[in-house]
Amino acid sequence: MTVRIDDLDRKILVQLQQDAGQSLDDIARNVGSSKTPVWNRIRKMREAGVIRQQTCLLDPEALGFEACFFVLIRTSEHDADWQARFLESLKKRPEVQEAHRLAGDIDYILKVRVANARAYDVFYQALISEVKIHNVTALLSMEEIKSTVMLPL
Amino acid sequence: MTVRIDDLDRKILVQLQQDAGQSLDDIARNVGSSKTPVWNRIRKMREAGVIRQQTCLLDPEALGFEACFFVLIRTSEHDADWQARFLESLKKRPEVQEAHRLAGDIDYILKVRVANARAYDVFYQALISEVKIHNVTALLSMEEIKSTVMLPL
DNA sequence: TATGAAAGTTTTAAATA
DNA sequence: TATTTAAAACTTTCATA
Repeated sequence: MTVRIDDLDRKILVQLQQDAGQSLDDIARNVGSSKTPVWNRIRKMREAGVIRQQTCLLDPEALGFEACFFVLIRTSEHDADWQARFLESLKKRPEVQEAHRLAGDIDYILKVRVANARAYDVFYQALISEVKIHNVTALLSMEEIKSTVMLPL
Repeated sequence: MTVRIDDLDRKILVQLQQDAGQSLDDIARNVGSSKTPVWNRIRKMREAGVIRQQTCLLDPEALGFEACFFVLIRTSEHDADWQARFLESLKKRPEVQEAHRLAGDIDYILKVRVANARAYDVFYQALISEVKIHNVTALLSMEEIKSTVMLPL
């Protein structure tokens, strides 16, 4: 499950994060190596799960997703059964792009991407009807200043 | 700048989000079309900016990024100059994966990915020394329940 | 939209340091 | 053990029907 990542691996990952569409030849040139070693390392890191999905990032606004909310959730329920049902609800809703369980006073944070405020309300009503939640605060994004999935390697 | 996206375009985008590594032939088969129209539509959507970066998603933990914080920021400064400097600070720091300007009581939210709590503190000290910030609350993620970049097409 | 051919890329295997 | 070379299989790209 675990792999040791050396300097060359790291350089390859930087390239793949930046542009997964470039050819092996280009990657090899950019990292100062050649095709086969780069290919073998990529395969190994894929198998080890270091490299997960290869994807295209899309423009949310161009596709009609004009609202993004961060949702802070406090709950009074902390038993295993409640938690399992809550997590299931989140996982099955595609508008929930991120969900984290937190340390401290606020229990969960969600990032929710929807068409507009009305669509958020539909999501919110559905969520609270499914599981009991003590307190919810929704923070509406006015402007996406920065958004990247790149890890700072 | 704007494009009309039809049903076939949408299906192609779903495929590209799920797996940008598959061949044109596979995409064409999966969406019930053939190579040439699929290829032309992808090219158009790339040119229009609907399809942005092609990237590989990496496993943060495997690469030593063990801490993720959501940072809620309140400021007392609202003039253009302060804001410009603040945005620059955020954009140039690679550990800031997301930054949004919010409506309401909290002014900004950040998602910050670092090796550990100590690395977060280094980031935090650097940030507050660069720009004046009224109030900061850091929420530490204990568990990433869900994390996707896919839009719910 | 379909076909097909040229150019380019990935993948495997064998040979080499 | 990792890298280079080389060649087969596959993919993309684009002109033409």
